[in-house]
Amino acid sequence: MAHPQEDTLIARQITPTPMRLLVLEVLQRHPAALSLADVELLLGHADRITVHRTLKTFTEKGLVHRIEDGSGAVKFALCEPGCTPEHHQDLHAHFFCTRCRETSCLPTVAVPIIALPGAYQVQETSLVMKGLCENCASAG
Amino acid sequence: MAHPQEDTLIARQITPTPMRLLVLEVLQRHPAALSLADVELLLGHADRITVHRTLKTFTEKGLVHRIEDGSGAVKFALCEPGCTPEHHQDLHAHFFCTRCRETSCLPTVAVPIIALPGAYQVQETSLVMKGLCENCASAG
DNA sequence: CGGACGATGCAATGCTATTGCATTGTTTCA
DNA sequence: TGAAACAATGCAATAGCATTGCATCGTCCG
Repeated sequence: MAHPQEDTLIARQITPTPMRLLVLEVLQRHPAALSLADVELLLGHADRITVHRTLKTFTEKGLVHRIEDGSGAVKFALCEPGCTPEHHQDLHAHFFCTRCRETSCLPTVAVPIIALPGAYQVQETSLVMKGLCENCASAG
Repeated sequence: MAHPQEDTLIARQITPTPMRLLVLEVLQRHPAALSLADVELLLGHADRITVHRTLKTFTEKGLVHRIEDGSGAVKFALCEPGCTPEHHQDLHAHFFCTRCRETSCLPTVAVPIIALPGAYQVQETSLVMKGLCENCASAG
């Protein structure tokens, strides 16, 4: 098969299209989480709205997850194979570098499971750390 | 003294003004974290920009802290007495209710201190949980 | 062939945050 | 007292991201 990514999409019940394959490729190629504008740029000059809807579809199908890192723009990163839209496996923390403004996944840092008092019903927990990433910290 | 809030402002090196006293009062009266629009509404019809700058000043002086709960709008809540702009004491988690869209502080839930591998330098950690708050959970 | 459906792309809009600039109000000092 | 100096306020305008409406295109299927 020319495009191994097709299987990835089909496995998530996402109809493969050229656009979607391109977006998926970009996400796979970049370790850091990407914003809508990032993807748009990396794709050359794809239509912003189409990319937006592509990422929305990916999110709804459990292929990527949204990260709100406080930079103002939502970032997206690929999920692990076992994730579903409702239940994300291996919920990990994220790191936002205040210098280069890159957001990276910290797969080794699990989000703690915290019991809340009373009738609270927790659906999702996000743990975002801010500071200097390895590159920027060593660059001074 | 007619306005006990004045002392609070002065202790933070914030010049007391009627506007600032009003904003402080609103923040003190409401347990949940408030967005800019919330404060604007609760104040009657104060100028949005002035409220924005008031909250910015409060944040810089360590009187309130910003909470990015993923709702799209930044929320603000009062700090504990010991907080400074650089070092917030008692860093606690926050809870965002997906039903009533209210964000509340969880003073009893401390943000875990996590050691990161390599050269990472952590400046700030935020822990936001989403789900149903006590009101909405019991309301079905 | 032709309808149905999904994907795409342009245009337009909404919402939040933010800056510029003029005005007001208050403090300070001669 | 009066005027300069400074901070706070408020209106207007702008920027940036997200989102919706609608028309078009392409493909799948009867």
